[in-house]
Amino acid sequence: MKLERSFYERNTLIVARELLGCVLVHITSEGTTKGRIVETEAYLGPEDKAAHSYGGRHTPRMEPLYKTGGFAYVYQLHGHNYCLNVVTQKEDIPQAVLIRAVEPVDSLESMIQRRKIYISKKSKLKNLTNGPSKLCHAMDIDTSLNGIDLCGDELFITLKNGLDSDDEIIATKRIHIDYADEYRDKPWRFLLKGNEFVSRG
DNA sequence: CCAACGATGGGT
DNA sequence: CCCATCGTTGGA
Repeated sequence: MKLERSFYERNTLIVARELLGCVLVHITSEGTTKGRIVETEAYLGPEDKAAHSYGGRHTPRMEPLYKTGGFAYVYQLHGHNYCLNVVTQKEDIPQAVLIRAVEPVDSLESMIQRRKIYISKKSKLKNLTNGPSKLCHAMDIDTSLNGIDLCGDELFITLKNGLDSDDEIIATKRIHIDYADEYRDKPWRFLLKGNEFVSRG
């Protein structure tokens, strides 16, 4: 069943943790893709120096960050990559959870089709969705979805699947935020231990 | 107006 | 490790 508003309007670290095992679903006219979330990162603005909203920065791009929990914040990076965040907390608290990796659920064919031009012949299946930008490409997520309501019917997250009994969650420092001073080493990255679909990090 | 800069990914 | 790549940002 679909996660509702009240799930997202909570403490960001708890949401980041509980999103593990949940399934991200994107329904488009060209088909549906689903991926089981296996890695997340929490960004706790405005105090968090790694967050886009650090210091209360509030630019047009990050507008959705200031909405209440349950909206999508999708931004473009390095010209040709996109990252999907799930906004948390109540309105005007600019915090979010970055979806860093998913395990392909379906359809594998659509994902491969969208990603294959970037996959070399000998690369493994795990390379399909083991990074924030890779999963966006595989699931056809870009900035046209920025600000979309995850409580709607196009892009949403379900509890189905959830954690397996042998899944173990571990927390580590976040990736590629060495500029964040005292926030650099905060253990706000969560992943399923041993899962082959987590990012290289 | 414009230079600097990535919450990355792919190749060595 | 190296670097391609381009929209956003913030300071002239």
